[in-house]
Amino acid sequence: MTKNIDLKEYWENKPQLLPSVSIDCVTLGFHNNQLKILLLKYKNTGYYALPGGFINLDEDLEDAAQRILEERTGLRNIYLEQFHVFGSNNRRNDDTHREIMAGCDIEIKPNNFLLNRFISIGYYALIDFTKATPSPDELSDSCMWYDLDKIPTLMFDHNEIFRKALETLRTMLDEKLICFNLLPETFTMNELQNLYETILGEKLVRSNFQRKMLSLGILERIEKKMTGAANKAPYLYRFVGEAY
Amino acid sequence: MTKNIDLKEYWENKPQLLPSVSIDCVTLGFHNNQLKILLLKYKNTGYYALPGGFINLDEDLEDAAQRILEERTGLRNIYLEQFHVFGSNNRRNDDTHREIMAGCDIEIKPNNFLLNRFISIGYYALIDFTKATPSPDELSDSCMWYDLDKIPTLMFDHNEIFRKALETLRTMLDEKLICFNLLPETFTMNELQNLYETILGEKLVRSNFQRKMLSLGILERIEKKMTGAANKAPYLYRFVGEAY
DNA sequence: GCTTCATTGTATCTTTTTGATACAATGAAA
DNA sequence: TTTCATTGTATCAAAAAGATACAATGAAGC
Repeated sequence: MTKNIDLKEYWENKPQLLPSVSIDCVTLGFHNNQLKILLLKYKNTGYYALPGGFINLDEDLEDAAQRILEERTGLRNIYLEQFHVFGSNNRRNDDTHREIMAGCDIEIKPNNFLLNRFISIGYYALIDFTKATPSPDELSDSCMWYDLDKIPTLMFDHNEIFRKALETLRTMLDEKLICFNLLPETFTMNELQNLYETILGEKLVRSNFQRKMLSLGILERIEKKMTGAANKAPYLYRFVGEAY
Repeated sequence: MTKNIDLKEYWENKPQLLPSVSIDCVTLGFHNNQLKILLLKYKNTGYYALPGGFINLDEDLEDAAQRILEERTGLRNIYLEQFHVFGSNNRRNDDTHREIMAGCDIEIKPNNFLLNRFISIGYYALIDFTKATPSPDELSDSCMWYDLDKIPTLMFDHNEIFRKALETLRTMLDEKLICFNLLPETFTMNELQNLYETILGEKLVRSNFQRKMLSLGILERIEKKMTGAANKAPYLYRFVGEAY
């Protein structure tokens, strides 16, 4: 159990972290025409949670969020956006923290960093599913993608955090061209439309959607994509607009 | 100097506050067809700042923001919205805090709460100018309205916080009918248009603006307002849409 | 009392955007 | 060669937005 001894040391003498502040990330990907969210499952407890973490005392908030997600996805320079701070007074979860740690054979001492009230800064991340390689942290045994309509009950207020993230994403979809962060380098118009439809939760008219997208002047048409299906092959497109 | 002795006690043994977290409020009002912002000026230092404060250990984040602004405006149930968290690592301002306190004859002891890194949660508040009664806190000698184009240089990153607030307000203006929080109970179409124009920073066509607003079905037409001017009297309107 | 004038409320016309539908082109399977 | 689902584009109608015009109004000036 050398690993657990290291962990023990780490969590018992938690290094210099900014008190009271945590980060939780609603990490979205798009695959098989489905929006997916990245979730952790803690060891031996059955608790599901959003990937999250704390801020080093000498670290920018944004850097912390990037670091936390880099550790879970292997990606750098992720599209990350703050959407809300969750700061209700009842965000104290001593017992849950103890349970989670106990699941890793770690005992939390009375004055531990974790046994305090935390506010959580919510970030949503839009990432290219094909490039991410999810990996669990030391406290969890899985880090996996879940369909948005199959999200299990999450720890603390994490279900609410997800709901708010999706709400913000919906309103932002019209404001900024952010959804291309969810697609691979090249994609078909159909995939793009499916993405819009899943985020907005409504069907769009194909021909009008295509007209609208093409009129924005942000798509470069590449070669055709021979799907092998018994029908006309769609074009591939590349996003050439201003990156977010 | 009994008052300063009280203050001294208060700030030297700062009560139970949530560490690392502060709140700053971009508080906007509308008067004489001008957007105004509420600013504090600290005693004996010349420092201008956004109204702000800390969160009690047993207080919801939202309640703290409401309390902080209630203390400055006398208003309850203010329209308040988070817009961004400012968390760069260089948000440590020991010297400035010492100066401000020194301006009130208070010495900050080495382990004081203030001598740490703080993140700041930015809120913007939209309030009815006619109902607010600005009052400074113990550390400042003025709490006043300033025209948006005459904002002095502010402490720390407060100018940047303001800029970001205005940016958010602009995008939210189309999303939600929030600007009525800035107007008194009744108002003319002209006042409403001026408000939109100042926030958006562009001129709108009067007739089209009126058509648009009336078509939303959120305005109730009251009696006419006799201005005394040598021209047709405008109608007064009342906002009857869904409140935010 | 009549004229003058800036402002207001509304109407009208045009342009642009959006919504709905139709249709020819395509690529592989039958 | 036929068939068929899908794709790209065109077309027509409806709605929204932009631009301009004009009559109504309320007080001031004469």
